[in-house]
Amino acid sequence: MLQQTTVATVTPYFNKFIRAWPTLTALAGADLDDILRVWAGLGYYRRAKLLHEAARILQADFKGHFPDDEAVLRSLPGIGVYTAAAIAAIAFDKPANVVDGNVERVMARLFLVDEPLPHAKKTLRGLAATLVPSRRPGDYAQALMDLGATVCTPRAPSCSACPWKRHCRAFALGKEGVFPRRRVQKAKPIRKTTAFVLLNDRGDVLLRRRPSHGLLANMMEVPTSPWHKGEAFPQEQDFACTPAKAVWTKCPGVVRHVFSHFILEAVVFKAVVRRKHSGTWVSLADLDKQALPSVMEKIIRRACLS
DNA sequence: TACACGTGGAC
DNA sequence: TGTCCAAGTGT
Repeated sequence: MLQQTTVATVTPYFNKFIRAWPTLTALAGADLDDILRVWAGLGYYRRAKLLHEAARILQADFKGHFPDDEAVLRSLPGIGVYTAAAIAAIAFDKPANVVDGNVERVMARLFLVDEPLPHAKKTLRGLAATLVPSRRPGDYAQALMDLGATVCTPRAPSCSACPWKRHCRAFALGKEGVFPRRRVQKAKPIRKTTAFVLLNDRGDVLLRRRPSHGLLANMMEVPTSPWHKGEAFPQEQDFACTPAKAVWTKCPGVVRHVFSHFILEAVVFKAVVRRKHSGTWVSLADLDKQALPSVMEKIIRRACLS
């Protein structure tokens, strides 16, 4: 859960998740959709699928026990270089080189690494490796990440409180604010779509399941037109995508949602039908129990508030 | 190697 | 409103 996600964001999801599946056996036996319902809103949904697959493999091939070897851990789905090292260090107290974004920043400042990220990752990893202790490596790994998260912060680091201030080359030069250097990232393209929120007189909304690969895989959505790259909208052919013949009313404004690599702008249309169409109808009161990504919740909210 | 893959908080 | 970026991984 913590991959590319802050502790503050993860905490409530973790608590709900661990209550639902307290053991590896429970998780291995769960349905993916139930896992996605709890994961909904957290993002990077493939993590949930890979975690589920890892649980099943651990159950089937490892007698329900995590291996303590990094290379073996690395073979499990969703466990990459960082997570394998973190498990080895924190769970098994092995001297693994645990390098996350925090550690990269600490090393870049400590050793004054001028090379920009992400190219500098290999260099920073090598520098971090020189500091891994043989004594209490698990505590060291967590202390180093916490140092980055709470003291050696991206902006306005608390250098005066830093236990490493006398060793930090960036601090010595008063340049802690400019490290780590980063390559400028390119602007996100804008995609546009028309979304159709179909409601019925019982307070239900029509949803459908997204494909099992790609963006928001296996999650639920309201029907939308294909997501165009930049053309004006709504386009006439978008209305070939309506889920039912009905009187469609345009909701005011545009729903704008920022994904990791593009921005989506959705014009929302709504309609209310009386008769029951086929399809998956979900009570608006139960939307928080669905595998509904944030962007779709935002679109439905726009329709209901207009 | 570079890109796909979500979301929200801080400033 | 825009930018950064967070306990990264898979392809």
